[in-house]
Amino acid sequence: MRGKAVFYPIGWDDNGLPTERRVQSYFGVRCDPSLPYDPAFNPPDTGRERHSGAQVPISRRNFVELCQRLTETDEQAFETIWRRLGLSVDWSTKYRTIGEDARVISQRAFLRNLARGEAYQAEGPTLWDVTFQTAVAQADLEDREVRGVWHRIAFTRPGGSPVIVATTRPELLPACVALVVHPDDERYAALVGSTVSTPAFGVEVPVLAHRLAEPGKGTGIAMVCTFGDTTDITWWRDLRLPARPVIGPDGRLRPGPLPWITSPEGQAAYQRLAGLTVTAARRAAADVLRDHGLLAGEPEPVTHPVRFYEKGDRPLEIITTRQWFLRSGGRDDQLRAVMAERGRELDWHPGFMRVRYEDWVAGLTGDWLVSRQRFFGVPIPVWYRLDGEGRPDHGGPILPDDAALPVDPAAEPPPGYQESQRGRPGGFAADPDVMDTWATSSLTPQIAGRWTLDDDLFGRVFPMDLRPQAHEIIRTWLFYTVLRAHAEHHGLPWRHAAISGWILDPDRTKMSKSSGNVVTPAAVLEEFGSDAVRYWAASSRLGSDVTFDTGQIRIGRRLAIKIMNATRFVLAVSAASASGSPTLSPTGPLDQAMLGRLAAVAEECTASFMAYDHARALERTEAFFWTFCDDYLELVKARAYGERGEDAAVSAAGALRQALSVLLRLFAPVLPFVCEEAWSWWQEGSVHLAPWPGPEPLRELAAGADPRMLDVAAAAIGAVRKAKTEARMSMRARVEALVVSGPPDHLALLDPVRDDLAAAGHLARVELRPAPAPGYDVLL
RNA sequence: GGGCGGUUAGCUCAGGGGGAGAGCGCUUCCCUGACACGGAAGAGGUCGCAGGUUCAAAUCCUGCACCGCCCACCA
Repeated sequence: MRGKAVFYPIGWDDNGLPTERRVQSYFGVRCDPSLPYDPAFNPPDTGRERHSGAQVPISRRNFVELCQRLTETDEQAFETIWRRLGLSVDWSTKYRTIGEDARVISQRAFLRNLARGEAYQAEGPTLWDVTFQTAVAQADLEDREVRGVWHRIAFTRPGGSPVIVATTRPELLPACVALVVHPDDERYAALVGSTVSTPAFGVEVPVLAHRLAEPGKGTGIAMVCTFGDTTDITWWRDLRLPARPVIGPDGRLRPGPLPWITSPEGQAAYQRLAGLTVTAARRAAADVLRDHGLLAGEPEPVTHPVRFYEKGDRPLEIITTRQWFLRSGGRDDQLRAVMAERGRELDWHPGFMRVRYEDWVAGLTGDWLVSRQRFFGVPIPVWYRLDGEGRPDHGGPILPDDAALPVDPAAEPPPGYQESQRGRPGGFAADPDVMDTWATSSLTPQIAGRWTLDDDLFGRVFPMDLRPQAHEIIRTWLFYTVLRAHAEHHGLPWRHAAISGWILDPDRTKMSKSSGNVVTPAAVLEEFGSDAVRYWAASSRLGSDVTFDTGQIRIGRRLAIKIMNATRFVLAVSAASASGSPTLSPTGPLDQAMLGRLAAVAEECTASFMAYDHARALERTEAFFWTFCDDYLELVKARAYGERGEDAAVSAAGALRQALSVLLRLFAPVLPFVCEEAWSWWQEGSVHLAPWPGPEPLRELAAGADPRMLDVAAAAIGAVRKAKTEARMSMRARVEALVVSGPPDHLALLDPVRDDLAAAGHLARVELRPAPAPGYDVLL
């Protein structure tokens, strides 16, 4: 409408765990990468939700095929909804993050990150979800308040006296590698440098000093385990402690015996924990300690925050694994500063959302862990050479030819190898992981713009103007996208970010699948219509949450119907004039005043849209529209019907048609369907391709008329209505007179509309009386 | 613990130094010629609390309370 060509792509983020989980429950399967591909496989129970208990193990390739199949049908359903809602995206630019182009671009970007040293592999302690058995990134975490229990347990000094340590995780006692105290904590100064013995397991560990130990927490002595939390990782690194991992990838304590537990009593104690889940082992460890009389006092319940994978339901553990990382600034102050600067370069709507980005960048604790030990995603495009004993050489991964992308290392051999050499000594092995789904969706500007695939398109659309998204994914989608564009293009991926809030349910809690309070759109669209739903959604401002409210949706529906009826009236009442004189020129003062007021509305509406304030644009247009219907239409109705001659009718008809044309275009972005329908009754082409109404043509038509004339005329007719309502009369009832008093300039504005007033109010006469203050008297 | 938003009519919200606003809901009235899937009128508020600045504060400043969120804390 503003005369520009808009590139407005749409994409489906189909990778990742949500899809895998849905496939598991929908088809009743689970992925077992050790199984061979079965080309004849049919899912056991297509189309029926199943319980997770009866899952059939299938190969990775079969599993991925089911993911493909289900996302395709799900995405078709989503597309139907979005189209029905009137989303104005260009459906010919649709992409899928699992689609071929997205895989090519995702792998190519990763390989370029690798070549520049921005991607690297490292082995170390990483946050690990024991249910999904994958590493997760800092951005995927959330804290939840969980009930725990303080155990006060007695370590033993060389002389035999106890040192009490408070912990909520006694099951990690066999993983204890040290105790730490604060260097200034005089209570324990004498202990630092000595060795104590772990209770029940009898392992000698040093007592060390570290500034992160907090004298006020627990007993002031912390047990360092490999690994209970991220502080343990810091202590382990800073104090160069050994690793004694006890928790396996499945969340169970490793089978014994553990080599660092040397005493038979210690080994016996560990056998009571081995193989148990963390929760069960915690109780068992408490029992062991109690049996040995090593618990000081009774366990004490506490509620404390614990880290979870946001999609998981068991606490995260920290497990030492080999993973891929992308440099994000978390370990590099210079890059961190650059990323912070990128956030300042971006125009945020609303501006205060920038703070979330800045907080996140400032709080990064490490690089972005991008490898996931999952199945449905873009594979990490590397292989490893196997040495003579079949051990992979992670130091020099084999890379694919760029022209061969996308590759699936699990299904294709690397350049220079035969498939038969897979897994053989001297042969190769695939990197088994896929990338974090954000590693692909962080490239959506590149994917949509077909980076490296269509240079002409990419050159024209990148960097883009706008990223619209919600606030909870600033730290993921937005940050990662800025990061990838910075690495690859040394600039921002877009100039503006429009950050929306959430839809809250009527109890003001966030709608989410997990809490089951989601209102699915199909029934709402069916009941109220797309325009009504859009009206409600458009009424919310960027950055503010919006409560789901059928009341607001009903108002939108009423507005849409009103637009149709008003259009019908305007076209009917002006038809005769329009056929008589093709160019309808508003010459009446009230008609020009109305258009002058509308000019101001069009100007403010445009300015609001340009400032990303669509809610204000809608509100101003709507407010004017109701005045237009309630007051202006009523005032000019008789004149438009031709009751006072052709010239008067032509002026009214011209103003009505001009105003209608402008109003339909101002409403069109929010109420596309009703506006298109009403437009089609009298105009060629689509309203959505009609020129956006600027104020200037309206100002010319208004010819300098005073817009206040509309206000005083509306006030006068309002006074008549009020009098009739109070007298319990019909609005149609004939009355004697309206006497308007007021200062001369007020009366001067009313004088030209006396005839319109008399007709609309069914008044025998309208009198104007000079007076210091405005007033209205109605003679019934 | 740090930060960001918010607190205005019963509800949902706009406004942001000088008249307390809108819609819904409520009450009453009206089948009027575009619309009864409608229309008209009315009632309804110590603008969270306490200070301060100012001739003037819902609005600016300070503090506090409460709500929501983001981040941190996890021995």
